[in-house]
Amino acid sequence: MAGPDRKPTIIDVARLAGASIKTVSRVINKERYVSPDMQERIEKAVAELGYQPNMMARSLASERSNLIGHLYGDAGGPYTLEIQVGLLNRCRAHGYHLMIEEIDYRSPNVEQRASAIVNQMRLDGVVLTAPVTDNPIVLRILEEAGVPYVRVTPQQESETSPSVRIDERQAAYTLTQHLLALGHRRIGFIKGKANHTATILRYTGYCEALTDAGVTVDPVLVEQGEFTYASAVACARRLLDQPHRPTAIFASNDEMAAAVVAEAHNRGFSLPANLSVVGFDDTPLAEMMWPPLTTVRQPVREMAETAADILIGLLSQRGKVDWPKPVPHQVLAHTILLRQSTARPPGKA
Amino acid sequence: MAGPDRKPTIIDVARLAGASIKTVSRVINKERYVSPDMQERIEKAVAELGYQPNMMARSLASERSNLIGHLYGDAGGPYTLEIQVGLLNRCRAHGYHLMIEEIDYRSPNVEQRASAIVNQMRLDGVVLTAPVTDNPIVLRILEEAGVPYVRVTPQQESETSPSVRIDERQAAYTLTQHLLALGHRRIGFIKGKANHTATILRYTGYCEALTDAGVTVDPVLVEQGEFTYASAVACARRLLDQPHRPTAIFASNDEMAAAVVAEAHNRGFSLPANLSVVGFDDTPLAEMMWPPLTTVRQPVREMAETAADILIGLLSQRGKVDWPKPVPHQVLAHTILLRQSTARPPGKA
DNA sequence: CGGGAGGATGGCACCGCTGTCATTGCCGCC
DNA sequence: GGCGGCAATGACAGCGGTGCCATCCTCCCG
Repeated sequence: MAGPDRKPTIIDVARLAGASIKTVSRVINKERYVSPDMQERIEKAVAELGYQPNMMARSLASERSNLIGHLYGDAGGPYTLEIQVGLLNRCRAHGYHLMIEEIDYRSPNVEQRASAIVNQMRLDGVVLTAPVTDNPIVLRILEEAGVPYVRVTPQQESETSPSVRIDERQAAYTLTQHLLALGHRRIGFIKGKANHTATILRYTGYCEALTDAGVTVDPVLVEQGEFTYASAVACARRLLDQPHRPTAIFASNDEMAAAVVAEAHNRGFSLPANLSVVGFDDTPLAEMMWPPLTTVRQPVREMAETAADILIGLLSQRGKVDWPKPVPHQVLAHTILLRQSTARPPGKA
Repeated sequence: MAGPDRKPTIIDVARLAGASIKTVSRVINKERYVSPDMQERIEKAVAELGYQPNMMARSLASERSNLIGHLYGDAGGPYTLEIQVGLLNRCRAHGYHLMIEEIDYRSPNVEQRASAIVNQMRLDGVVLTAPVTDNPIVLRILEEAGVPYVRVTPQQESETSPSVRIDERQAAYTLTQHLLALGHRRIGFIKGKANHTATILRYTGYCEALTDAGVTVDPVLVEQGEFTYASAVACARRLLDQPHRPTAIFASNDEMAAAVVAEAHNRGFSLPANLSVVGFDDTPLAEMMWPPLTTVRQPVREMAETAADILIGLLSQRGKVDWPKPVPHQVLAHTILLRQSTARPPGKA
């Protein structure tokens, strides 16, 4: 059973099927104009030889690499992974392969690196996630190279590239409303890393909900975090040290919410009786911590899948229309998950 | 400043530098036998044109793709991501690119898919993580294709492929010893998914520690979990429902430990006073839950880096030695993290 | 019954690079 | 002074496909 030691090429298939190379190529690529019996003969030959087209040769000749790149900044925990799973799902379904590249957006040679990634590998398309979604250098290089790209949760929607996101402002608004409805009036807020889109939108939603409910935003109750556990511990301390402390705390992500919960536990608070806490993102952590965290779920995987679909759709019509306009900007639905970390404030049965 | 719209090729560089294509190729590939001034001229031309070698063409001509694949089964949360980060670090450092492929090891066409991945993309090497590390079909295909691969935490070390792992048995042994040292004698154990290597090794370590300390392994205290939160909730219930219940519980991973903690909280236990809990893996969850979990940290990223190093080392000497023998089997050091989820058993001040 | 449309197939250049081998020039050594 | 040896360079044939165009055949229609 030891076949020929060299991998079969299209030539071998052609010879075996008694057809020309070109016709085999047509069958492989599911092009039209091949008679049924010829097709069958070729398919049989392909199966018999276990022929697998060489992607490298294919790409070289056709200027299409069947490669989609995922560019991201720092490996953002479960989020990044979910994105990849989503992308992978779609890539697989459409015969694309996924290439992942981290890019240090702070480094001075972002340009060089981004260019290397895009140009050397001849990526067909790219999906961008935070924090490179809005990096001007990366975007420029992509534009220059003419590589289509889709951005997941960009800061600003652009006219040249599609995007996918959820309405974070709205989500934060609703979540804050939930706390208000429970009777909370002093609601602390821990912001995320400065300048992140998410930080701004979530904070805006919080402020608007309060204002709309006739509650003034008290700057004393707003802390600046960094999206990390450690940063939030300090914030939680300051918040809980206050004489007239908040009865609820809205942390801009789950990790920071976990820090608040831990700090509260440390002080012997019973949750949620003494303090309500909400997070954002619904990381796996959220339902495994105790008490399970009320939070917002972004359909991250689905967002990635949508991004991939848009990209692949774009690629498939390459050459026909250069770019559909206006480019799509999808807003996916989020879910508010009410779990057990929220309750009426103490004293208000 | 709008250069030529076509990407520069090696020919353009050669022309500009007044050299032959081949010599440019030599410079690009850092081969010997190029005079200093020629080298300089070529490098200048490369810089001036912003020339980037086309990987596809390079691969086609050289039979080397500079592509390393990461094959994994189900997206295993933070673990998989850490692996990728580790691999990425090394790939970047050595000019390789990472291609990630999920492979449904239960599907009937694993063979087809594995073969497609390996043969179509002409991967130079592959890193395997659970649960495909020991899939016979995948391994066979890799062997047949002659693609070097490294396995991270395989069930069985093989003579044909290097591996990287930690001593899980020893880690579980030490962790159990810790509980014993605190004074616990009734120590519950929640096993992982049946047939996983990790499950067996961790359980073995637990048993041996007990036995060595003169404590009999009580089957009533051993539950079969599945590495998931949900599975462990049921186990925890059964364990805690027992009249003579354990004073400590060793869950085979952090996620299951979180379930035990949650169940204990539900029952109003105060942790760790009423019940000690330990996990395994040190997922981000471990330090963010409350109380922070005593667990074992596998240097996952480092393991991935080691795997990549081994692989890249192998690739770089391709053709010289076909395979170093014996192949390396690295065992990396783990860390026992004593946090606040463990204490002396109740009644033993 | 001639001509044209369009399906089916093949020929061949070429994608951008590397491997192999040939060639050149120079140096050292007997 | 002739010659082997080696550094330095180049010529050229592929690697395994695809794009474009030519060709052939069949069928339909005026």
